[in-house]
Amino acid sequence: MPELPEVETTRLGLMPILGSSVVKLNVIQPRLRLPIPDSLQSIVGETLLSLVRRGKYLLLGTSKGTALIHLGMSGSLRLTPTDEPYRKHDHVILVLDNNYSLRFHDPRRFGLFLWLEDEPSQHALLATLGPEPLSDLFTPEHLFLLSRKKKQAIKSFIMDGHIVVGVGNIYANESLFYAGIHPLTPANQLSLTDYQRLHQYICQILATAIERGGTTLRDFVNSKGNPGYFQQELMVYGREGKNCLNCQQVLELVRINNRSTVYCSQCQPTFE
DNA sequence: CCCTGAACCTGACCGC
DNA sequence: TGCGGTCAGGTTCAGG
Repeated sequence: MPELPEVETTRLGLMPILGSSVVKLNVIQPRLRLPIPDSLQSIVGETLLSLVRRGKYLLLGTSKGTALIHLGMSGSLRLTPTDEPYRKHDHVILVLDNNYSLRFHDPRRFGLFLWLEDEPSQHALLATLGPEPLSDLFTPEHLFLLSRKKKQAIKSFIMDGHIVVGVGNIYANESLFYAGIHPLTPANQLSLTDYQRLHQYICQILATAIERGGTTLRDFVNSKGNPGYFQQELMVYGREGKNCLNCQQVLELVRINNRSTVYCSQCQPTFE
C-alpha cells in the first residue's frame, strides 16, 4: 500500500517506540530487494532515538547506526505485543524492552531493511534523491528546469525519485488529472505555468492524503473550489471505463512504463 | 545520456 | 476445484 502518505502515517504511528531499546532481533527471511545484512545485529542493545522519513524510506536511528527501511509495494511496519504469534511474511522482528515488538511484514519482498553505520544521507540509495515534495526545495522552477531536455512522458518524469521523491502511481495519476495535463505529454513541452499548476496539486494532494492518514482523498476539494471535486474516492486511479467525475467522459486507460495510467481525454487534453 | 521494458516476489482475482 | 493469465501502491538496471 505504501505511497508517501502511508509511509508518513506509518512513521507517525511508530513514534511511541522512541526511547525504548531493542532486546532481540529476529530475521526470519533475509531475502528482500537487497539481503538483510548480518550487521543489523548491531541494533540489539541500542536505544531507538529517531525515526525520520526521506521520500518513502524510513530511517530508524540509534547511537551506533541507522536502520534504513523501505516498504516496497506490499510492506508494512507494525507494533504488536511481543507474545502475539508471527504472521506469514513477517520477515524482521525487533523485540523491544516494553513487551512490544516492531514487525516488518512484506509479502512481495520488494522492501528493504538495511543497517548503515555511516551518515545515512551519503548512502547510494539516498544521496541522489530529489527534494521532498513538501519542502521549500520543491518548486515549479525546479520541475521546469530539470524537464527542459526530457522528452519522456510527464507521468514518468514526476514519478522519478531523482526529480522529486514520493510521487507514486496513484498520486501521479491524480495530480495530472487535477492539473489538466495529459499523462503522455513530453515533459519538455510543458510551460512554467503548467508546472506551477502541477506543483500546486502534487503538494496539495500529498498534504491532504497525509492529513487523512492514508491513500483515500476523501472530501478533497481543489483550489478552485469546484464542487464536482467533492467526493468519496480517487478521481481517476482505478476508475478506467467509468465516467469522469468532472465531465462524465469515459476515463481512458494506458500503460506508461508498465504502470496503469488513467486519465480523462476531455479534462486532460492531448498535447500537440 | 536518455528512455523503455524487464526484473525482483507473492497473492488476489477472473475466465474457462 | 483447479489452472493459467493478469494485475498490484516501488525501484533498479540492462540494453536499445
